[in-house]
Amino acid sequence: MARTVDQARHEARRLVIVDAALTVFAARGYDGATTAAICRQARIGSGTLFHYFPTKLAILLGILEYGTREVRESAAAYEGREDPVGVLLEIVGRSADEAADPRVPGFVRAAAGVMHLPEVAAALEADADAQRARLRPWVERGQELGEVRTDLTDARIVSWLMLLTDGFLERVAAEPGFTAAGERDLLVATAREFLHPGGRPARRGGRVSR
Amino acid sequence: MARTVDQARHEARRLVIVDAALTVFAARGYDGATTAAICRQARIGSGTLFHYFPTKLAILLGILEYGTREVRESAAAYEGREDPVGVLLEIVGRSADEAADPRVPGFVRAAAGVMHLPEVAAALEADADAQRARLRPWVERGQELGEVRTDLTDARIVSWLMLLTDGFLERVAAEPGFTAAGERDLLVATAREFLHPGGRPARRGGRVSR
Amino acid sequence: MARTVDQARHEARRLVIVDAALTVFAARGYDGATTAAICRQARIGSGTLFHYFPTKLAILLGILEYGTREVRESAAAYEGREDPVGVLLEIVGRSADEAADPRVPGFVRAAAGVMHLPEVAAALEADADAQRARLRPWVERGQELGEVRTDLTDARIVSWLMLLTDGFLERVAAEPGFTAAGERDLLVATAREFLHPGGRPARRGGRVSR
Amino acid sequence: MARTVDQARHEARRLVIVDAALTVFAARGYDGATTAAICRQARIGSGTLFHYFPTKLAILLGILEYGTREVRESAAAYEGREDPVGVLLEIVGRSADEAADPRVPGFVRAAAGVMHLPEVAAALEADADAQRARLRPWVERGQELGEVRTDLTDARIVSWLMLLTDGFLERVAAEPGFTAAGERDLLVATAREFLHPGGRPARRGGRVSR
DNA sequence: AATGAATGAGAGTTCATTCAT
DNA sequence: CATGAATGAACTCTCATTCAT
Repeated sequence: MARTVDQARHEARRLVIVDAALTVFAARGYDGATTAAICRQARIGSGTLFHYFPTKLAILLGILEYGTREVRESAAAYEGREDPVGVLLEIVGRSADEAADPRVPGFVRAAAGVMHLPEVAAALEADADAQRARLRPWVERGQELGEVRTDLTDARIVSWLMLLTDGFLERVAAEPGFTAAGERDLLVATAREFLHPGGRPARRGGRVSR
Repeated sequence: MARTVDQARHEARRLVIVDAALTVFAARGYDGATTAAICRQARIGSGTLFHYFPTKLAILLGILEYGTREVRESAAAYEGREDPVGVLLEIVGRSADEAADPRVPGFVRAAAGVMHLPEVAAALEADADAQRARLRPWVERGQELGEVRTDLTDARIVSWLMLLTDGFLERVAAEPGFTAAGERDLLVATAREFLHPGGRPARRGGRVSR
Repeated sequence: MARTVDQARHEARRLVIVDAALTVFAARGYDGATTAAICRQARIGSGTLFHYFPTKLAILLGILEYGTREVRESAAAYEGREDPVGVLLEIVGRSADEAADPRVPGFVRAAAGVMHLPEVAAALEADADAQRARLRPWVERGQELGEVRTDLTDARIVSWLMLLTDGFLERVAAEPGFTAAGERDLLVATAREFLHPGGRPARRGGRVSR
Repeated sequence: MARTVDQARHEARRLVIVDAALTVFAARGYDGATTAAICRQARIGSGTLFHYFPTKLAILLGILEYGTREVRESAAAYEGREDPVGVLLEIVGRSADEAADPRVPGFVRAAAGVMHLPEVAAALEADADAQRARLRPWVERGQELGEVRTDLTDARIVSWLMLLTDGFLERVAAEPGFTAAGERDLLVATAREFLHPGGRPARRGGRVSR
C-alpha cells in the first residue's frame, strides 16, 4: 500500500514538473528554457528536478511520452463505432481543440527545434506512429464502406490528415487572428471534403461533437 | 566604382556565410549550431564571421530577410496575369518545390524553435506578411471573377493556403516517405479544391507549371 | 544493561559502515566515493549513514582511527619480549601481511589524496605517531644490546623502517607483479640488513613468524 | 616561421598552466583543486584554460606526461657509461633531489588519489614503465660485471629500487623532520647496500654527484 | 580585411546533508 | 531507529564575442 501511495505521489510530482516544463518550453523554446526557470515554475529546488529526471532532455522526452500515451489511450475510445468518417473527423476536431491550449503550439515548435537530437527525433516518430495507428483503421474501414476516397492509399490519406492538423497548429501559433476555436469547423469541413471529395454534406446542422 | 566593387564583394561574402549558416542551422537547430561550426562550414575564421554579422542571431535574421526578399521579388513575376487561380496554384506549387531542398524544412524548424525571441518573431511575421501580400490580390481577383469561393473572406482563404503549405513542409520534414516531389500534385489539387469546392477540374492533362 | 547492548549494537553498525566505506574509498578514492555508494555497499539508507557519522569526512577519520587503535593495541602484544630485532621484524612483516588485503593500499592512497584537509593530516600524523611509538622502544633496546646499528639515531632508524613499509605498500598497489606474499620475506631481510648492516643472518631456517 | 613561433608560444602557455596546476594539485589534491583556482594561479581566464586542455583531467595527465618525458630524456644522458652501479645510484639520488621540490610529493599523492580513473592509472603505468626502462639495463649490466647481486632477478631489483625512492618520497611528504637533502645520502647508501650486500664501500670520500 | 587566442558569463548537473515521516 | 525525498551550494565546461596583430 505504501508502495502504491509512494508511486502515486511520485507520479503526481513528476506531473507537476512536466506541467511546469511544458509551460517554460512553450514560452522560451528548449534551449531558452533554463532548468532554473523550470524549477521556479514548479516551485522546487534544482536538486529535486534532477531527482525526477536525469537530464533536461529527459523532461522534454517525458512530456512527449505523456502526449503519445494520451494518443494511444484516446484511440481506445472509438472502438465499436460504425461511422468511420465520423470517427476521423472527431479525431481531427479534437486535435484542433488541443491547439486551443496556447502552450501546445509553442511546445510543438520547441520540440521541433531540437529534432536534430536523435532521442527527440525518435520520440516524435513514436508520437507520429501512434497518431497514424489511431487514424489508419478508420480510413481503411471508410474505404471499404465507400465513404472514403479510394484514389489514394490509406497511408497517404492518413499523412494528409496529419498535414491538415499540423498546418492548423502552425497557423494558430503564427497568426494571432487564426484561433483554434474560430477555425475548428472549417478544419473539420476541409478534412471531410478531403476524405470524400464532392460527397454529400454531412447531416445538416451537424456540428461535429467534441 | 571601387566602392561598388567592394560592396559586391562584401555582399558575396555575406552570402557565403548565410549559405553556410543555413546548412548548419538546418542540421543542428539554432542553439545547436555553434558559430565555430558555421565558420568551419563557410571556411572562414571566427573573427571574419563577426566582421559581417554582429551576432549569431543577426545571421539567422539575415537568412530570414533573404527569404522574405525573395518572396517579395517573386510576387512581381505574376503581374499582368489574368488567371488568378492559376497564379495561386503556381505559388503553392513553388512552395512545394522549395520544400524539396532538404535544408528548408530543417531551417524552418530551427527558426520556429527560437520564435520566442522578439526579433525572430518580428522577422517571421514580416515573412508571413510578404506571403500574404503575394497571395491576397489574386484571391480577391479570383473572388471577383467567380473562380474562388466567396463563403470565406479573402484573408481567411489566404491563411488556409498558408496552412496547406506549412503543413506540407512539416510533413516533408517529419515523414521520410512523404516527399516534396511525390506529393506536389496532390497539394496543388487540394488547394484548387479548397479555393473552389466542386469546381470543374482544371484544363485536362494540365500540370501546374513550376 | 540495555544501554550496553545498545552501545554494542551501535558499535557493530558503525563497523559495518566503516567496512563498507573502506571498500568504496579504496575502489574510488575519497571524492570518487559518493555517500550513496557507501550506503549501497553497507545496505543502509542515506539517513542511517548520517545517523552514525555526521559527515563523509568523519567516516574517513573513523577508519583511520580504527587503524591507529589497532596499531596501539598490537603494540601491547610485544611486551616482555627480549629480542628487539625479532620484534621489529615481526612488526615490519605484519605490515606486509596487511598489504595483502587489496583494499589497504587503495585506501591508503585515497587518504593520502586528501591529506591537504587538516583533519586528515592530523589523523595520519596520529597514526604515524602510533607507529613510531610502537617501533622506537625496540630500536632503542636493540641499540643498547648492540643488535641494532648506532650510527643513526633511533628516530631516524624508525623513519627508515616506515619508509620501507610505505614503499612496500606503494609497490604492491602499483605493480601487479609485486605481491605482498611474494615479496614479504625480502622486505624482512632488507629491514634486518638495514637494522644491522653486515650482521649475521638471523636464526637459520628462520622465517619471521606472522 | 609563424607556425613555429605560434607553436612555441602555445607550448610556453601550456607550460604556464601545467606549472600552476602542479602547484594547486599539490596543495589541494585533485578534487580539491578547482579549475577556478588553477586559473587564478596561472593568471588566465577559465576559457583560456579550456582552450589549452579539454578537461581538468587532461591537465593532470599533461603533467604526468611531462614527467614521463623527462624520465625518458634523462635516460639518454647515461649512455656510454661503464659503471652501472654508479649510474643506478645517480638515478636514485636524482629522484631524491626531485623530492626536495615541496610540490612533488604533494602532486604524487594527488595523482595517486585518483588512480582509480583508468586514464590516470594508464599514465602512472606509463611513467613506471619509463622508470623501469631507465633502470633495468644498468641492473643487467651490473649483474654481468658482478657488481650487482644475482640472487634476485633484474626486474625484482628494479622494483625494489623504485620501492626505495617511492618510500623516500612518501616519508618526505609525511614527516616534516625527514628532508630530502638530509636523507639523500642515506638513501643512496641503502640502495648501494641493496644492490650489492656487503660490497666494499664506494670510493672513499665519494659523494654521489648530483 | 582577416584572423584566432583570450575571455567570462552562464549553463546543466552532482552530491553531501537535512528532516519529516 | 531508519528512511529517502528534498535541497542548493558549488563544480566543470561551453560558446558567443572581443580585439591585438
